[in-house]
Amino acid sequence: MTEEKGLNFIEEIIEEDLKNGKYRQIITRFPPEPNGYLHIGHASSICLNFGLTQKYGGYTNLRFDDTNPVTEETEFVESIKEDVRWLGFEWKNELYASDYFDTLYQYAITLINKGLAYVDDSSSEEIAALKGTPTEPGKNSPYRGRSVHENLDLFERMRNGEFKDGSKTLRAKIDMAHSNMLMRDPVLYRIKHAHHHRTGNKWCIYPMYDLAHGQSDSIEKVTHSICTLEFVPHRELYDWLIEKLEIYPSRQYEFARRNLTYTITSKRKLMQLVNENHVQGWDDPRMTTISGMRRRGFTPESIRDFCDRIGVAKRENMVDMSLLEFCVREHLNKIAIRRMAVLDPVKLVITNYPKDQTEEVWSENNPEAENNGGTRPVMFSGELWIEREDFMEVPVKKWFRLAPGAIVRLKSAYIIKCENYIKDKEGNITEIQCSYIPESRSGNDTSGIHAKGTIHWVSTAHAAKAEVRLYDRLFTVENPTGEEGDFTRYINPNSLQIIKEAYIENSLKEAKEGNKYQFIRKGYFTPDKDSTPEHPVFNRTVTLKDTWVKESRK
RNA sequence: UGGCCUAUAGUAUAAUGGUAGUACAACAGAUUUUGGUUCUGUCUGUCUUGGUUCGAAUCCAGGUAGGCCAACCA
Repeated sequence: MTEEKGLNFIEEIIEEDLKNGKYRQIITRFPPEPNGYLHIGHASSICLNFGLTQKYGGYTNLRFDDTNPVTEETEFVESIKEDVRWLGFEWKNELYASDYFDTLYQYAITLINKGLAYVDDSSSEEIAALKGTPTEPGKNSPYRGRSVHENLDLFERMRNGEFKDGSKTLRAKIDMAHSNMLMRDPVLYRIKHAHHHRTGNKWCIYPMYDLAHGQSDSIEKVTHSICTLEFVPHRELYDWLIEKLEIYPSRQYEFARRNLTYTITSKRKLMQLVNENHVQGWDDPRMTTISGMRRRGFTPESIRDFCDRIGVAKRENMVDMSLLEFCVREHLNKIAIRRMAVLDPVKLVITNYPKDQTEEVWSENNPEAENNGGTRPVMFSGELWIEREDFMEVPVKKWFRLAPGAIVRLKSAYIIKCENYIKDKEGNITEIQCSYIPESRSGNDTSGIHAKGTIHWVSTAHAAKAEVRLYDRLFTVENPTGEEGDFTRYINPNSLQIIKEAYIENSLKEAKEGNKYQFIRKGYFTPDKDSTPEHPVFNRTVTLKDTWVKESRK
C-alpha cells in the first residue's frame, strides 16, 4: 500500500521539472552567512534543501554567503558545519561566495561594458534621498550618465584601493521609477577596507548579496534556489542579473520562514541575547539554536521529524512549541534509559525494615525500547530519599501518592504505608516514617494489596549527588517580537532553575555527554558538557507530559 | 496613497473542479508498578461578496485582513 502524502509546493515544482525533462537531477544549496549560529528556523531550510535532493536525486552544496567581511568569522563557519552534520546531512561541496570574487568582479565589468552599471559618488544618504518611497518614484543619480570608459576606470580604481569606504559604489542601471524598490539602481559593489576571513586583504571592494547570491547559484548550476519569503522582491533582480550576464539560469523559490511560539528565530536577536548576557552563550540550553538544543538533549531525529511535520508553505505561521516537545518526547521515549533521580529530596524511613539491611531490586531500563532494554539492579535500604512533592500532609481528592495513612508502591520495590511524619520548627517536613509490606516485593508480590500510586526513590546510603538544571521557555509570551517594546522585556525570569543537590542512582555518575535518560516521573535528561564524575550535571531536555497538574487544578 | 506575497479547526499542513482529511493541542474514557507510554472516542475549519459550473476550499472578479519592500546587511 502506498501512502499518498500530499506534496508541498516546491516538490510539485520539482516533480513537474523532472517530468518534462527540464532537469535530469536537481541541485540545491544551503547558503548561510557565517555571522551567527544556526537555529531551529535554519533546521527547516536544511531539512528542505537536503531532503529534496535525497528524495529526487541530485545533491546539495553547503555554501557560505560570505560577502560582508565585517560581520563574518571562522568560528561561525565551524559551528555551522558541525550543526549541519549533527542534524544528519552531508553536503556534496563546501563552497564560499568569496571563492567567486574574481568571477563576480568580471561580471561587474560585463555589466559596465553593457551600459548596465555605473559608479556612483553619492553617499548612502544621497542614494537614499533619491530612492523615492514605495509610493513615489525615485530620481536619477547625477553620476548615472557616466561613460563606459569612465565607469571602467573608476571601478578599477575602487578595486585598487584609491577611495575611502563609502565614497563610491557600483550600481546597476535599471529604473529609478520601478515599482519594485530593489530595481531602482541597486548597489552591486561597495568599498570596505576590511579583513575577510578567507580572502584576507586581497579585496577592498565586496559584492552585495544580489550580485553574489544568484551568481553563485548559477556558477554551481543550482537548479532550485530556495530561500525565505522576504527575498521575493529580490527575485526580479535575481532574474535580471542572470539574464543580462547570460549565465546559467538558476531559479529562486521562496517559502515562509518558520516561527515558533515562546522563542525567537532571528540570528540578530539571538546574538543580542548572547551579547547582553541574557543567556550564557550561543549554546545555552534555553536557546533554540541548534547547538543549544543539542546541549539541552534534543536529538537530530526529533528535530528532523519536527521539520517534517510542520511542512513547507508560503503563509505566515506560528508553530506551537508543544509540537517540538511532542517530537522530542516521542523519540526519547523509545531510546532514553530509565533511571531514578530525586530532585527535591525529603527523607523517608521504613521503620520495620531491618536496620542496616540492604538489598538489590531489579528495575526496567526501558520497556518501550525496540530490544526491550533489559533490567538493572538498584540498591534498596530502610532509608530513602523521595520527592518532597510526593507527600501531602492534607491530601486533595484523587491524590494517589503519600499522605498520612496512605499506601503507595516504591517503584520496583515494596508497598509502604505512611505511619508518621516529622516537622521542624518552621513547619517543614523533615522525615516521613512508613512501614513496608515484606510480601509486596516487585516481581513476587503475594500481598494481594493494590497501591494506586507509584513513586520513585533512591537509597540515601547508595545515591550520588548531582546538579540538575531545569529549563523553561525563554519568553513569557508567544510572540516576543510582536509585543510592545524590545523583545528582551519578555524574557522569562524563571527560564533556568538550578538544583545544586539532587540525588541520583549511583551509576549515573558515569553518564557521558550525549547519553539520554528518562528520570522516571520527572522528564528526559542528558549530561551537560560541564558534567564530571565528581560533579555530575544534568540538563532537563523536556518534562514528561503531566496530566496530574491539570487534574489538581480542578 | 504604489508593487508583491498570503488567507482551510486553537496551531501547522493535505485535499490539484467531485465525500473537507492528518498531526499537535484540548476534552472524555480504557490499560498501566512512571498521574509517563499505549489504545479508544469527542470537539472545533474553507476570510467575505458575487460570478463561471451539474458540482468550487480549488477557477474568475471585487472587497477585507495579515505580511514584505525605501541597509553601501544577508
